[in-house]
Amino acid sequence: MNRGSVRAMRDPDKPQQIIDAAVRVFARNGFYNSRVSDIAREAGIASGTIYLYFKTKDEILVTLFREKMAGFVGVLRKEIAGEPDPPAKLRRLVRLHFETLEAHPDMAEVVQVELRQGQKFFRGASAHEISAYFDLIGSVLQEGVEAGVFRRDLPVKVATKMLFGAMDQVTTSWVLGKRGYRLADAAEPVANIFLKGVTRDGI
Amino acid sequence: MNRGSVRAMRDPDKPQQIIDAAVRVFARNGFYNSRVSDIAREAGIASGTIYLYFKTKDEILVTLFREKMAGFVGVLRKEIAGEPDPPAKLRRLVRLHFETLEAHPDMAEVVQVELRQGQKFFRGASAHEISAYFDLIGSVLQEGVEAGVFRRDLPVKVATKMLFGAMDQVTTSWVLGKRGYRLADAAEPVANIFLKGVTRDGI
Amino acid sequence: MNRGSVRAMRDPDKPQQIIDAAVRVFARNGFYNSRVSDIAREAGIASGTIYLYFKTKDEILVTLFREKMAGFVGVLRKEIAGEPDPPAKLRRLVRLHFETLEAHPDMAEVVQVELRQGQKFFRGASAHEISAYFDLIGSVLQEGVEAGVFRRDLPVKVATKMLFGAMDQVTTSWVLGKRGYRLADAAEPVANIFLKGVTRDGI
Amino acid sequence: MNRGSVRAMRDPDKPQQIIDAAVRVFARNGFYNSRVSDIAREAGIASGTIYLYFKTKDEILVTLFREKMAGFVGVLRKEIAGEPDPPAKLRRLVRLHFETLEAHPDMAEVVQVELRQGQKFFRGASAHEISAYFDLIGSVLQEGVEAGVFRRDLPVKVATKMLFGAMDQVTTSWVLGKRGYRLADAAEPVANIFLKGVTRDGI
DNA sequence: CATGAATGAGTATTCATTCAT
DNA sequence: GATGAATGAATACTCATTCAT
Repeated sequence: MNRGSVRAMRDPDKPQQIIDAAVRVFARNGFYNSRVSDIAREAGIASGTIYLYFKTKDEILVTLFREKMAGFVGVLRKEIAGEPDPPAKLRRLVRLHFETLEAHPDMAEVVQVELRQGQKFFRGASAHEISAYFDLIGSVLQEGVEAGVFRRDLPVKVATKMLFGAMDQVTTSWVLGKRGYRLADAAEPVANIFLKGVTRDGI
Repeated sequence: MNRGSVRAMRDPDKPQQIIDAAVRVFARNGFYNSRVSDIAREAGIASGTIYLYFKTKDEILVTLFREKMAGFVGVLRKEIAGEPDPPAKLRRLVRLHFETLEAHPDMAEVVQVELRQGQKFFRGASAHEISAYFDLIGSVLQEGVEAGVFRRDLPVKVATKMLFGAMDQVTTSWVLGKRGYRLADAAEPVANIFLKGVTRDGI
Repeated sequence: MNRGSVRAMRDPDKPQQIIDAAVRVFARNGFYNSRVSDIAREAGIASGTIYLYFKTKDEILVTLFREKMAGFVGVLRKEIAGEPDPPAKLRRLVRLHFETLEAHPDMAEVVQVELRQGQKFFRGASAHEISAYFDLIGSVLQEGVEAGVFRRDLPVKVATKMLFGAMDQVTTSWVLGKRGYRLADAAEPVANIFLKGVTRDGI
Repeated sequence: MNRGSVRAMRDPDKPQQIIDAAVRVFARNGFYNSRVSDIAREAGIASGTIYLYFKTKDEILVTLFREKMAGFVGVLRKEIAGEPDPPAKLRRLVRLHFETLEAHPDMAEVVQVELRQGQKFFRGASAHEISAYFDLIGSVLQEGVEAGVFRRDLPVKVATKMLFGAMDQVTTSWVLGKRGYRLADAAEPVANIFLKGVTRDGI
């Protein structure tokens, strides 16, 4: 009698399997050049089955991004909480950003290259998850400003975008360069330059 | 000015008209959600006419990007040459980057959002134009290192990517935020933070 | 029974239904003036379904021809085997040729008129099936020569082409003449003239 | 004379140039796989010029066929008139048929393979020219019957089609076999077999 | 729930034909 | 007349989505 809003989802692993398959397929071919049937084959299920869990192909990408991004930001937030001061937090954040994407190159491909698929995704659906990451960075910067360790007049919003953009581009180059070196090695230089850029003079 | 695939070209303005129309259409709908007939209508010509000047729809985007990017980098290169020292060059470059994209918001839409459409563009066709921009930034940084104004041990490549990514992200946010403020206003803060980050201590 | 390009084939009747529909459509409009959607409508299926069973429109025609021709030659071969001597075999072959095409006028239209569509078919794909028919006729003639019933110096290859051409043209005229008489009635005169032409003097 | 309402035809050679170019182009690619622009290029004129002389692409083919066929039949008619008796006329006709097509292989390609392009041509437009050839053959056969040299009960119509079909197929095989031998060598065997087949017993 | 055959809307590209020069 | 750039109708093929089994 009770079916709630869930139509049917006997197997709670299926959606995850589908998303994981989709990450791999999108990383290989891009979103617009991937077929739903490709994802199904990669997941080892029938293509019709996908539609028991996702309403459209777009929804797969949006869900995928939300989930991955939420998990990513969640981990970062928890990890940097243990750091003693804003600079340390930022260093840890940068390092984790690179380490995580290096450990999950498929994910990096998708985030870096594919999630730019036009307004459809950056605007709208995934805006919330992106801004959560921006908020995380921004709050650390703000904390540093208030603690007097970062420039008092630091334009926090701009600086936030700068750091995100800097990490993003370093990762993109790494992805496009076929990952021929250790991405994590970029963590220290990136953190150094950025921190030097935002730190209050005299410190 | 290489246009190998063109069979005939009585009207030398047509390709430009088509590209300009394509910029507007792609900015509105994205590449994959734009039809060739949309571009034709925007350009005020028949869709078949497009194929007198471009072999495929893809070629329109690639050509568009190459042309715009080459012009962009060319202007930047010339402008910053007149500046006295690397920091001034960098400030000018950042300012021009933002001013140019602010003056051509359709172009910004395309460059920021649409041209990231997967491997097709960053890899392959447009790689050369992108790297020309990276080379320009990198050469200024290198010059500054050699002049002793930037950190002697500055990792130039990483710093190059950081600056590009920072500007890119600030622009993207501006585009996605529906351009509700002056992008050029971001030039000074971005330049300040970055320059502070790379400048040799004690200067 | 080779159908390499088929991805799925739950319904083993579909390809046959499609071919049968194609015969009717091609007979009406010709190959180049028939749309794939016409075939689909005639077969009572969606046009996309055709592509589950055939890779291209061309493949439909080639498959159609191969199948029909192979069946045709197979029947002829079996039937004439029961005849006592080469002349009787030839008479039977001529009669069956006409009777079969008269019973399947759509097929006759396609074979006589459409399958001549240039190099694509006579050369290439269907060459093997055509030559099987030529081989059948040629072997009967050769047998007759060796049995002394046909001219010792009979140019078998030329005679083979002549008989095929003669039957073919009689059938074509019948098809183009909108089939206003019994094609099978032509069997005896054709066989008589040809046999008289190849039979050894003094018999 | 074939364009009653001649709008303008300053250059009376143009139509012929176009037809000659069309023969070569159709022979190479087939009618449906030839572009009007191909014919124009082959003729060394602009494609628009073709439409000053022909209303449609189809009309080129129809005109081409009519002209070539009329010339062909005209020559045959004149040549065989000089022969003393029906068998000699037939031998001469067969020989000329093969010699002419061997001397004009492009024409042979077109007539043999391309003019079968469906009902459009055999029915309708070119029917008259074809039947002129049939009439020529038929009249010789009829003459022979009346002269008592051919079988008194010879089914002239069927025999006519048989001879045409036989010559046609021998030529087709030669064309498809890439013309690796002398077509004219087939004249004597073909004439021998056919004449033996239709000649009155006892002669 | 799962399947995958069937559906049919959607689109890049071609090319016969036109017409301004 | 001649040109050939421009036109836009026409169509094979793809693939997200559905639904009978």
